[in-house]
Amino acid sequence: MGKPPTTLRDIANALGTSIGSVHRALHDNPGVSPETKERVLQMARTLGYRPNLAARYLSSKKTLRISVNTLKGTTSFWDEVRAGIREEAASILLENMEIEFRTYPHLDEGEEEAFESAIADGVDGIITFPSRPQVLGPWIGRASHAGIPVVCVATDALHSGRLGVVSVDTLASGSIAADLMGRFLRGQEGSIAITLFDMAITEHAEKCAAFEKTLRSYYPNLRLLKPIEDHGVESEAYGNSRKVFEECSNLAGVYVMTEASIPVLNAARDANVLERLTVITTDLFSDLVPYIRSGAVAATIYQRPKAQGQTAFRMLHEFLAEGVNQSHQVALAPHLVMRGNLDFFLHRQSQESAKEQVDQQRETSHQLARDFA
Amino acid sequence: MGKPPTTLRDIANALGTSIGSVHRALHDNPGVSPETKERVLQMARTLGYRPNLAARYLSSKKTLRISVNTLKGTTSFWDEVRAGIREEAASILLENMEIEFRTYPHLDEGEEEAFESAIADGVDGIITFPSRPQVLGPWIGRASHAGIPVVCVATDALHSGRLGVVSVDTLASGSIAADLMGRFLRGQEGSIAITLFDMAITEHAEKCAAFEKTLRSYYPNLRLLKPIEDHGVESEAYGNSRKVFEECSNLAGVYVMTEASIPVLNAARDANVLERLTVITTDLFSDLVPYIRSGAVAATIYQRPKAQGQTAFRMLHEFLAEGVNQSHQVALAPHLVMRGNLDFFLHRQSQESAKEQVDQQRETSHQLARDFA
DNA sequence: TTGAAAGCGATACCAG
DNA sequence: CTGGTATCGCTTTCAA
Repeated sequence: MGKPPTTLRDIANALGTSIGSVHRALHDNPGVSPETKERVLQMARTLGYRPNLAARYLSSKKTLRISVNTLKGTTSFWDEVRAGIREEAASILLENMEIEFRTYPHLDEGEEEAFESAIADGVDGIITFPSRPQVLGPWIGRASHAGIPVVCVATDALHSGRLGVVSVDTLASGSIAADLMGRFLRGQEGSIAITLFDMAITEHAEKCAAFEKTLRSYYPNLRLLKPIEDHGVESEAYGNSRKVFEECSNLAGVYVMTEASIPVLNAARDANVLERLTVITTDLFSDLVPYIRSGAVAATIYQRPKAQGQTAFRMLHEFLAEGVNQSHQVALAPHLVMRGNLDFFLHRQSQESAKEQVDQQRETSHQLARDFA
Repeated sequence: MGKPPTTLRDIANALGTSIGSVHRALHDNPGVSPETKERVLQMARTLGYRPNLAARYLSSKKTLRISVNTLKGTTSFWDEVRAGIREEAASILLENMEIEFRTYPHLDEGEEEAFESAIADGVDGIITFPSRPQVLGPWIGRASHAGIPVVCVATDALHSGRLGVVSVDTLASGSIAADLMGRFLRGQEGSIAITLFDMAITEHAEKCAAFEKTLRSYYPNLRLLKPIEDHGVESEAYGNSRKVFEECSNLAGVYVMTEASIPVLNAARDANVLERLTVITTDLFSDLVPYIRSGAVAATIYQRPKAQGQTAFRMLHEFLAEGVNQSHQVALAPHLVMRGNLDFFLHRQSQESAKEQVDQQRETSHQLARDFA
């Protein structure tokens, strides 16, 4: 059935050279004549050589270190991303991965420093959240140039040289939000507001476009207002949305694309329009639960942070282990959370955090055992 | 930082015995005195021994064979499940897995035979779709008893001794369908029909209960009719649903929980009620596309067959490789497909089938190369 | 019942 | 620049 795979020795024999030279040639280590190197590469290709990862890992014993640079966050989003990464790392068979978490407290505090320290520490790969792609872009370029692959989560850093991105699909998110809005309002006329971080964030601009396109195609009775930007500042989210709530008399619905749904909901309540609005939010965290439960928030679009973390880790690991990565750009389909299935997702989240605690306890007990020895 | 992991030699040294005995004890191979066996097991535990899988794979070289027993299917569902399994198998680093697909054409044709032949061939594990749990249950029991782990996909076989199940979460599916139905109908009064395979299928009964619970809690204006059973037969689906369509004058919506949405849609059209019904279906396949596009189907609940396949494979592989499996029971959150995000999912499916073709071509060319050698 | 030793395929080092 | 070889941790076989 299956022919035995080609080994280094096979190549060496076929060429009448030594296994050491073959190895050096394949890894372009110093000390190989360009001629033999060429012959080896050629032969490796014709023989269809693929390294045996088990043997490689067994003999080299070097553990790959990756740095996970993320924001502390105001919601549980980043905790879930990190949990996904941790879980996926644990499920890798060859336990040759070490993860260092570099978590910074604010959008404009410590992001660059964390990146710099990761590079300085000589990690083998980085998973990062480029909160301000323009700022982090050059750093990512520097890392990539130094041979350190970088995977972005949640937000892309275009033209930065990053190995890949994992995020939620913007088309799927924006469109489903619009579809739901349209169906929920069922022919009613009115205006729709949307809030986002900043139109400079590619993902937000794309979601916005998708939302608008779907709304215009299928629900012409609804009119989209100019997007409200919050720049990640709660007071801006509150102030700007409240202004719209008070000025726009025929407002029928709001789609909150950012984390900052609570300030927007507060503004709606304070402006006395919460009752008559159809609200669709983004992501799922404890402060939002009562609003969903009561029906004030009709639905929330869950960006699956844990799945994003898992996927990012797999992507990086695949690249580090095999040198090839399947897909540089992964866009996940979001989940939809409403009153009825809310418990399913909450249950899942709490299960996760319980598992995390067990993991951490296990780590601690390992440590104790170690100190004791 | 990290203490070096415990090896067989460490255990042997600590006990003043040989590495061979330790190995035999750990695998309860014949030829170990119960006494030393006990001591080894004890020491292994206190030292926190975990086998080095790279070394194991490198030296043993035995490839694990698993059988995938599934239905041919009337929609693309099972193709996607198989694709997921294939993809996940390919992404495993240690390429020590061989997959045999046993696909049978009908619900009551070849299911048992496929299972029997898998056992007879001595596979190391089985992934199966127990279309009739009562019938397949004993077979699963037999396999488990013989040390062959079985993972069920899509439908559970309770009390059969199966290692685990992967399916879509029934609570999440049923509830979201009810929530959407309620919101889409927005206060309108009327009856809701649902169609399913058979109340004897646990998953269907659970979905049905979840649907009913959510409907009753939040949308008391809607009344749920007695479920329509189709038993996987298209003519039954058509006939039984048409009868309801003609008899129930205040019917407002239908939730189709099975694959058989087309016959139900045909019946609605023939009974001249399609226009005024809010229809929610299950899964996504090409015949359904025009209905979604036109809005006749308001939403469809996609059970993520590919993700089910991937998860099932991982579960089996984890067990086979490490002997422990994290979670025996995985329930995935379904995806929601509507007009706006339809293209996202279609694009994904077509990408997948394109990738499949490439894979198959590659397999073919390997075969050619092999024959040529 | 037990111990000893030969691999598995790659890495890394040392001698030529 | 190149060839040889010890080594990683485990499985497996052969002696004792």
